[in-house]
Amino acid sequence: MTATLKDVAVLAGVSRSAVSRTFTTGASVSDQTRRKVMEAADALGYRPSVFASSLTTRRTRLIGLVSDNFRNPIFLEVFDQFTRAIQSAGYRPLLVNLGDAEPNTDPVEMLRSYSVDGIIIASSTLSPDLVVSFAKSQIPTVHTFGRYSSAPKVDTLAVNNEHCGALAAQALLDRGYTRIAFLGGPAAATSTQDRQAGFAAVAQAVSGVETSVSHASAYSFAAGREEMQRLIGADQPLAQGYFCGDDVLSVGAMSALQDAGLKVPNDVGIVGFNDMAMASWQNISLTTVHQPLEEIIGASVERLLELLDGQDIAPQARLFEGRLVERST
Amino acid sequence: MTATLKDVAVLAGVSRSAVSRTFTTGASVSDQTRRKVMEAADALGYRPSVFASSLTTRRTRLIGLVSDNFRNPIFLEVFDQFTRAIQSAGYRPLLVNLGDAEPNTDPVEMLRSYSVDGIIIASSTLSPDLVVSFAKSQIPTVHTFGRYSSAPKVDTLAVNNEHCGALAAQALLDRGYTRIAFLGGPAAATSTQDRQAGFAAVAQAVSGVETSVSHASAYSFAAGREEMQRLIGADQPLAQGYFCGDDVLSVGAMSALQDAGLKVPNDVGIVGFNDMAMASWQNISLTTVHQPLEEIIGASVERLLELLDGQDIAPQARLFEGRLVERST
DNA sequence: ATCTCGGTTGCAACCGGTTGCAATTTTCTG
DNA sequence: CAGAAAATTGCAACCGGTTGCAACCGAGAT
Repeated sequence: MTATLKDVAVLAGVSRSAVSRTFTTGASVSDQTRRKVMEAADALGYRPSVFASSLTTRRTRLIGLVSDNFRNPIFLEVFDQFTRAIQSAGYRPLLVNLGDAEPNTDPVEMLRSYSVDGIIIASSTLSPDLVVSFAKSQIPTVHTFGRYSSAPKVDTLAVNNEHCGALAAQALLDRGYTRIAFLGGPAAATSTQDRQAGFAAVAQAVSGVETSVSHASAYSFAAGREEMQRLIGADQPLAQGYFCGDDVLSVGAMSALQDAGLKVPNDVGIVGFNDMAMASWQNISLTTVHQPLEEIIGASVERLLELLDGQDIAPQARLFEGRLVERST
Repeated sequence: MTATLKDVAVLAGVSRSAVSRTFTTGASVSDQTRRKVMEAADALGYRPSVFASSLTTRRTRLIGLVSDNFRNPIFLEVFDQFTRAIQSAGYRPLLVNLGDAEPNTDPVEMLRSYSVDGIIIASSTLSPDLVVSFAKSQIPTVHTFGRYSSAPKVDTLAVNNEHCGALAAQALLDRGYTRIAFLGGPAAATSTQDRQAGFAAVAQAVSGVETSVSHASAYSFAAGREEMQRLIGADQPLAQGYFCGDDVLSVGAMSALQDAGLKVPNDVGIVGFNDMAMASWQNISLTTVHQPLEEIIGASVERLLELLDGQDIAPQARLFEGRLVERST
């Protein structure tokens, strides 16, 4: 159907090499043949096939963008920014949704068979085993939102979760609260563990402060609401302020508090995490820890590009600083 | 680097064809050679390259998933469902973010050069010209959320926007309101035009009902809030009930009303559109027109698959029925 | 007029697979 | 057990490009 290099060559009256070279920047072609080739190509609507050329060049300019989080609104921002960054670097994102009922196909193998040049894992909830299996694929891989390690197996970029936890604890303490709590996401998520650690460290450093901890079953509105309902119904009195491990958790918790007739922040204070777009909506106006998403994502793509041409660079981990955004909760 | 078919053939002591055939379902290979091949393949970690084979099979099992909407939370649900549906059909989504500052590369040409088997356009705000240029690409294309036409140029699947508008109008009338209004998205969006038409038709059919119309500049919280603020500040009195062309618009409008000291639904009623996940959050609890997203997306992918093997099927347009979800606004 | 030299060009092999065809082996029939 | 049909196998050509190499070209140097 579609015109091939050969067709163009015939029409232009030149060799196939000549055509190939006109479409390869930096190749040696005279202006004259280039012009002839271009004319023929236009006439036929010719487009070089990326995959045919990838066979010899060994580059598809495809990047596997892997995630298991398609529920949390922050991830729409994540996908938006990743796809833009990838595209403007001249690459294309092959999106892989791991939250799939298709566990029979190994995502790593799948990406290998598509010859992606690189892989970006965008998730803080993925099992480390899976991440390692990506790393072992021989394909340059970057793990965004992964856990920091001084000797990482994979390049990792993330916000400094511990510091963010500390920030949140401090914010609650600054309000004069003496009973504060951490309401995390799934206990298995490394991001939750680290935020909790930072939170606890600050809280325990000041005497006379009681802290408690609980976990929602997922990073979701429903889970946050449920957990807060449980806390409300429990024997223990509520804390004066909660640091929720995610903005949607916060909104869920606030919904439960509201239903119980409790006012935020008068009765209970809430600090969220992420600063998703919705957090700034005036009728939500969530106080939250801002994660420098754009910076993290930009750096992730940049790092992956480095990995793509440089070879055998040792994996490194980078941490970015969050900051508190005070709003009304 | 990675093992190729030839390597496997050598190790297994068979011809390259034999290896190829073991990895092609339905090809004729004896159990014995299949076993030998599999062993060798496992030993070498061999994976057939999709692109090498696509050269002869002319199938990449890649589907271009094109959108320009990476801001509206409903689209996270859209991407989630599309990627799952595409994946479970054995295809892979190549995501194209049109909201890109990279207008130099024609997305159609780009998808051609990646030899995608098919294209899904997921947008109700794309210019018809662009949609047509996709259709002319010779690549099977489906336009989800596009405008219905009795003689479509591209396969189109969407909710029946007119009917949804009618539903919303009826819901407001049923409350006894006599001054109702349509607060649409961008006036240029076909989805808004159709919802408005259906809304107006119902409203005008009953005498003594005043209707008015205005448009937000985008399908976004900020735009909805701004437009509602404008309406509040205008000379005209507010309507008793508003049908907003999108849930995020509704939430924005509600935020403006709340700031003005107006209660929803006591002072002003709101009906949204889409029934995004957030609409059911208890502290939002938006009355809205539910769009059968899963059904539409499932049908879109199914239709594209039909287009992929069947040839020269005439484009058709399909409409799906929305339904009103009464909640608290 | 001859020699050099840098730029341009085509040939042919190769990238990693698939597939029609003919040869070979296996299985089935009578 | 012979003969025929069916299943399996390898050869070689091809898919749409790229690229090393050698041949070629024209212009400037000698």
